[in-house]
Amino acid sequence: MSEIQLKLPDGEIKTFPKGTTVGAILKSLEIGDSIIGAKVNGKLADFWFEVESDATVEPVTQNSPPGLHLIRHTAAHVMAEAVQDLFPEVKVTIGPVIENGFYYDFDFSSGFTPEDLEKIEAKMREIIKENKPLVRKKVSRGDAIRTFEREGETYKVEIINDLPPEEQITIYEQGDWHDLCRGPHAPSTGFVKAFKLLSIAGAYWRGSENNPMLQRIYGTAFSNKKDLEDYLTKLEEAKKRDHRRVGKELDLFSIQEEIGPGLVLWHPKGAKVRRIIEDFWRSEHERRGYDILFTPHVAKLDLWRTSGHLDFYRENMYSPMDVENADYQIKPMTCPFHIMVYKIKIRSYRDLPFRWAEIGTVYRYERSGVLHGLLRVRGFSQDDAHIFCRPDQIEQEVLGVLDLTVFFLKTFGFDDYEVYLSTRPEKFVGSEENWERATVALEDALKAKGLNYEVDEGGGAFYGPKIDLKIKDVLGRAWQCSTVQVDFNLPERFDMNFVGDDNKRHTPIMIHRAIFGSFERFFGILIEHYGGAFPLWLSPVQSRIATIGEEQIPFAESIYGILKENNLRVEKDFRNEKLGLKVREAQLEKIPYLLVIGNKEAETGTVAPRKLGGKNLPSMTAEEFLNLIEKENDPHKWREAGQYS
RNA sequence: GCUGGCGUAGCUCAGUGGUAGAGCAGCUGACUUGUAAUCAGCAGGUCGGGGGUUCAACUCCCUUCGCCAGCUCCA
Repeated sequence: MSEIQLKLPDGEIKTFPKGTTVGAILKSLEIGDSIIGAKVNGKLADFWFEVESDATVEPVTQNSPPGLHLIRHTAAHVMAEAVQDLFPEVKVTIGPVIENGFYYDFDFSSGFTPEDLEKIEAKMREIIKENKPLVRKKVSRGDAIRTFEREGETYKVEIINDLPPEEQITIYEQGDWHDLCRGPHAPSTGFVKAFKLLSIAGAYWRGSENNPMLQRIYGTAFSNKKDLEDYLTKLEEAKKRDHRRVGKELDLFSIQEEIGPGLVLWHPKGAKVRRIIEDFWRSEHERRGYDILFTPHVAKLDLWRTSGHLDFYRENMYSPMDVENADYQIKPMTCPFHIMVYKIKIRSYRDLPFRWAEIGTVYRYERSGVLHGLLRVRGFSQDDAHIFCRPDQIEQEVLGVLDLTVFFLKTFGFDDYEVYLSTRPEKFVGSEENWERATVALEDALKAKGLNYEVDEGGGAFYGPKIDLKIKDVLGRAWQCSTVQVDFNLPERFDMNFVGDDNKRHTPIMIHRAIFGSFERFFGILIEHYGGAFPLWLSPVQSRIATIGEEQIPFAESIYGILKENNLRVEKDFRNEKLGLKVREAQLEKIPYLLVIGNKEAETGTVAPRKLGGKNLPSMTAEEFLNLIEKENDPHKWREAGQYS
C-alpha cells in the first residue's frame, strides 16, 4: 500500500497509508473531543473522508463556522428522521445548510402545524440523546435507486438519476434511518447540542413553480445552548429595528389596505427625511454634471411598444387606460421619456455625454406575495438617470457613476454591501464587440474603485451587462439598490443617433443607473440601518426644547426662535409635565438632542443639551450649541464628527 | 400567484359557542414638575369584509381582502 504525507496543525509532517480516514488521522493526534471534523487542503471533511494524496489537515472544532456547518447538516438529518418517524407518509427531498441554520424540504400533503414543530423537536431531542453515529456507506447507483424506490422516496431517486455518472453515491446512516447524502456530517447525532426549529414555509421542488409545493422547515443549531440563546436574542433585537415596525412607531409612513397594497403614504416626518435626501441628491448630481428632468406619469402605449417593454415587461405593467380612444400606459420605467428628450433634435458627438436624472415615480405590478414594507412595493420613486454617450466614453462614465455611488452610500453610513457584475446571457442584442467593450469597461471601473465583486456569469439583461449593488436588511436579506446597466437595445429601437467627427450617424450608448434604486427601498433600509435613530443631518426632528417650569417659557421661546432662524429642525415641549416624561418621549421618538431649560439655564441664557442615549452636555448658549452640531449637521462632514448615536 | 400562519380599541395584546377585556395612547380635571412613565375620572370596538351552521358565533364552516414567513419574481 502506498503512503501519503500529511501536514498537521503543529507543522509536523507525518506519513499515513493512502486512504486513511480523517477520523483515524485525528484519533492518532489525540486531540480533544471538541474536534468534529477537519479541513483537508482547506476543504471541509468529516471523519469518513479518505485522504488519497498528500495534504494539509487542519482539525475543525465544534463552534467554528465549518464545525457549525457539520452540526447543522446533521441537525437537518436528525429533523428528517424525526419527521419520518412521526409522519411515515412524508417523503424527504433535500436538506441543506444555509447561512444561519438549515432547512429540509418534505413532501407532505397535509402540511405541518406549529404544534407539529414542537413534537418534531421533542423527537429530535430523543434522537440526539441516543447519540447515534452517522455512518457513511458507499453504494452503487443501482443499489441506491433500488433502495429508495423500495422506500417510495421518489425525490431521492430523481436526484440520483440526475447525478453525474462518475459520482460516488453515498448514504449516511444513523441507526436504522438513512438518507442519500454527500456529507460531510458530524460523527454522531449527539453533536447537535442546541437547536431550534424556527418556521414552516412552502417551497417548490427544485425552485420551480411548475413543480409540486413542498413543506420546508427552517431551523438552526449550535454547539452549545448559549450560542443558540445569543442567536435567538439577536433575531429578536433585529426585529425591533424592522422598518415596518419603526416606521409605525416613529410615524414615518404607512401602507393601507384602503389605498392598496404596495402603495406608500409618506407621513410628515418620513417625507421630511425624503426631502432632505432629495435635496442632497439633486445638489450632488448637479455638481457632477447631471441635469434634472421631469417627465409624465403616463404616455401613449405605443411608446412602450417601441421600447419593447410591451413584449418583455408586460407582466409587470398595469393595464392601459383609454383616453379619447387612445391607449395610455402608466409608466413602469422612465427611460423612453429621456430618449425622447434626446431625439428632439440632432445631436453631435461634441454634445455627449448627456447625464439626465429624474426622481420619477413608476408603477409596476408585483405579485401579492412578494410585497414587503417599503422594500418591495408597487409604486416607487426611482433616482433614475440615463447617460447617453459614445462607446469610447463608457468606462469614464461608469467610473463616474461608481464614484458617485460609493460616495452616496458612504455619506448615508453604508460601508457594507455586495457588488455583482453580470455578464452576457445566452440571448442578447448588440454586437459581441460592444458587449466585450462594455463588460471590460464595467470591470475596469470596479477595479479602479477597488470594489470587491462577484461575477454573475450570463446574468446580465439581454440588452447589456450591468453592475448591481445590494444592501442587506435587518433580517439579512439582500436588496438591490444601486445599479449600472449598459444598454445596446433602446438606442437601436428608438433609432437614436449622433453625428460623429466623421460626419456620419452613429448610435449612442445608453447607460441606465440608479443609486438608491428607489427612495422607498432606500428609506426602508436606512430606517433599519439606524433603527430609526437617524444621524442629525437626516433626522426629521433634530432637537426639542423642554422646559422644566412655566416661568422659563418666554426664554425658551427666544431660544426656539434663534434655532429656527438657523434652520434647525426644532420642536417645543413646554407642557406642564415632569422632565422625566419629556426625556422619555424624546428618547422614544429618537430625537438627537433634547435641550433642557430650567431656571439655571434661563438665568444664564443657556440650554442644557441631552444627547439621544442619555449623555448630558454642559450648559451652553444657543450659538454654542449650533456651533457644536455644525459638523454633525453637514452631510459631507458628519462622519468625521465620529458619532451619531 | 403558490404553501403555511395571522387579522379583537389608535398601539401592544388577553378572551376555546352564552350578546367583548387590560395596559399604553386619547380626552377632562388635579398636580407646577431637573434627565426614560404624577394621579384620578371619562370615552373608545357592527372582533378585517361577506355568507353559512346554531336558540345563540370573536369563537365552528365557506368565501373574500389584507398582513407575516418562505418559494417564485424584481428597484
